Amino acid sequence: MGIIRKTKSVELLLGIFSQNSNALSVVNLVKKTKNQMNKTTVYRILERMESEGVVHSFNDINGNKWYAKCHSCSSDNHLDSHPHFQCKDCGAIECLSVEIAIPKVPNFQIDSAEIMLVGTCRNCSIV
Amino acid sequence: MGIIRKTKSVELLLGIFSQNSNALSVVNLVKKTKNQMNKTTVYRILERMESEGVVHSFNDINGNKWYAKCHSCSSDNHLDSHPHFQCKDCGAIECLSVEIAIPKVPNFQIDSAEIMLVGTCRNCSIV
DNA sequence: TTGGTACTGCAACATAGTTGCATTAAATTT
DNA sequence: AAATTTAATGCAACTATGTTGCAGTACCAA
Repeated sequence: MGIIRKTKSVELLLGIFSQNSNALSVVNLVKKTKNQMNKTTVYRILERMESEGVVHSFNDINGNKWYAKCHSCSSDNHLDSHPHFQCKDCGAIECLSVEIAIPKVPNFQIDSAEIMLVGTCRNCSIV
Repeated sequence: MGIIRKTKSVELLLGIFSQNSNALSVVNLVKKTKNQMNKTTVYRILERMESEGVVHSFNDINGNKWYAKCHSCSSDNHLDSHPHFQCKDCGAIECLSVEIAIPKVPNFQIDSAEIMLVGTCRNCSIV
């Protein structure tokens, strides 16, 4: 497949992701683009981008959905299984390029791990 | 403080937790108790139980809230920082008593980690 | 330039979780 | 054991996030 059509909305979202190294929440993306497109469209484009391996998604500590650029994924193969860091003060999330070994647990067949590290980011710890 | 009053509703919820070693989703608890109490009450009792260190909460891979019994927590001190395992087939979650070292990441002040291991549980892998 | 269809907008819906307020019922005091 | 205090509850209304169906639009290939 592929992001079959390069529509205005798709290019706008791709542009936003290329300008941001941090992860972006869907809520934020819907807000950012509310004059350009409908929220349904945002949700659907993000879905397509994820199935193409352009971005990956995860939930934050409040249960909201976030997306971030993929670095080593394809549509076949989602390889990005890095931890994320969320600042409990400002709520921002970054992808961390750190390997975390998924532990072997007897009697459990573990396929993947969602790891959210929580703390205070650089900006917020200066204050 | 403490769970200041032992009401019927509090005792019912405590009873449910004492019978279940697995984690329980709020949605499930609301369903289970809908003939005995209002969903607002469920949410509020769970909040109180968490602030007392009786249970701890976390979000699953779909962004829904879950609670599980604490084993080594007090109201002062939430010590349970173990990973959780969610079966992607049946959705059930268990607490795992495995230590996972929170990695040190340069330039990040990390306070805690939410770790959700995803796979197939014993029941579902038998099929 | 035209036709097929991927994509979009809209409105309505679904679900999880929250809030304010009047009422009820634990627990404490008298 | 009655009176008092106030934590806890129920209810209704609300907020927020995310989803669905469908009619209309716009991309792209031929």
